[in-house]
Amino acid sequence: MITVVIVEDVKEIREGLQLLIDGSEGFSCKQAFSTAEEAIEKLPVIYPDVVLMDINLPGINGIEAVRKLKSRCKKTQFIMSTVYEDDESIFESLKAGASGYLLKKTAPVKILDSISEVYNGGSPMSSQIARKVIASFQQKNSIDDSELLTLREKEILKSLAKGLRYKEIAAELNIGLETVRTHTRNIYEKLQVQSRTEAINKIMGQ
Amino acid sequence: MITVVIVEDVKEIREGLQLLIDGSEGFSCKQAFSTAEEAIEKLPVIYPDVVLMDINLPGINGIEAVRKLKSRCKKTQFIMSTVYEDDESIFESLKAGASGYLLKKTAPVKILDSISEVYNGGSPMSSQIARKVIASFQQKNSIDDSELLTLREKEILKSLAKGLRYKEIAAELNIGLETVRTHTRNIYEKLQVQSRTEAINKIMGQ
DNA sequence: TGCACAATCCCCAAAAAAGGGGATATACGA
DNA sequence: TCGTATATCCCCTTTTTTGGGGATTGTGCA
Repeated sequence: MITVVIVEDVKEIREGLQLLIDGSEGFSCKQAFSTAEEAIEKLPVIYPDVVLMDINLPGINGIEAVRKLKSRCKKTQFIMSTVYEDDESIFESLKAGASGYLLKKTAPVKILDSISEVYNGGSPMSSQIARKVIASFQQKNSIDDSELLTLREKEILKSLAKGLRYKEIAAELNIGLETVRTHTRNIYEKLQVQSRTEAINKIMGQ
Repeated sequence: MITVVIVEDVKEIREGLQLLIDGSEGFSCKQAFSTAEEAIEKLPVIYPDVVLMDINLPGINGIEAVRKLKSRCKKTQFIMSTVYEDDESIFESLKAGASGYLLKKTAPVKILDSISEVYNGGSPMSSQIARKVIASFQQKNSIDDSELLTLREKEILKSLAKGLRYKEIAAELNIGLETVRTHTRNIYEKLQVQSRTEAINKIMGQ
């Protein structure tokens, strides 16, 4: 039995979804809210398996609601519900903690399928959205890609990023403390920064 | 016309793919390699639109090959080709820079579809893989999730992560330098670390 | 041959960070 | 009301980092 909560401001859609879910084998609609504020307050108590969250809500929107709720309901999966396949807001929703989305025009059977799929560890999405998602996590331009730094400097920077002290780096690489310092100074010079954290942020791509 | 290169060690599959692609309207197979080493050497010269890369290659595997090639062929899209839908290696491929994958048993028409889709900015993938991908980029914003730190401490830690100096943080938050120091000490105490970088690594989740 | 560059080391000094000890005010709950 | 937690500030000290000036060796290229 998958427990579901609906957050949707339009009465007809909200009640339609509720009827669909409660009328289907294996699904139970615990509650339906019409505002994000109400959901934020009461959801942690209900703690359902899946939430169908409308993106365009009056007041706090669905994306913000997910952001606030995901940290308090770690096992709850959020599915965003939207009229248009707006890449940007879907992408933002996923960043905020949603696991999938569905269009409001989706056929009832497909809605139930999506809920099951999300409940079972999947994340149905179009291939365009998928590309945006993977692009965003590939963007960790690794230290190794830098053409600016020499091999040794990259090694040093990796150790700096680990949080090692100069003397620890020196020991690890079997070189003198002063050598570590020289490399560090050259790295800072090349990256135009004044501290370890700035260097890491710059090369890792904030 | 989409230009394609194949990297596949099994002769029959390689030649089959080549025939399929060259025999289809709008596709051109520029070359087919049997090893990653050869591909790594010659691909930057050919610079095709799409590469079909086998994951299980003798010597350097397909994932490593993508890692090395993606930085040099930024506009080339890589599609991984594999026998089993092995979540872990597909996920690793995407991290390395691939844009999609397809199973070897896929029907020829579907293969061409996938190439087109990837060429046109999509990333076809199963919903299970999609979940792993979004999970990996969601866990970036985790400072706020910490139950251990107070609100103020989280603010301070965010500023520390930006690379600001104590005096800059003090100015930003309109508090004294000593207050910043106190918070920092409490943060380090709670996280059981001894430096800024360690704290950032710990809370951001290495 | 000579020059640039990478990697190694050294000295001096100042700035910043980290560790130790405190203090005060406020708010919140047992 | 008392204790606890949070946020604010101050002192002293040591360690670490950063910035400036060097130097030497080897390698590879013009």
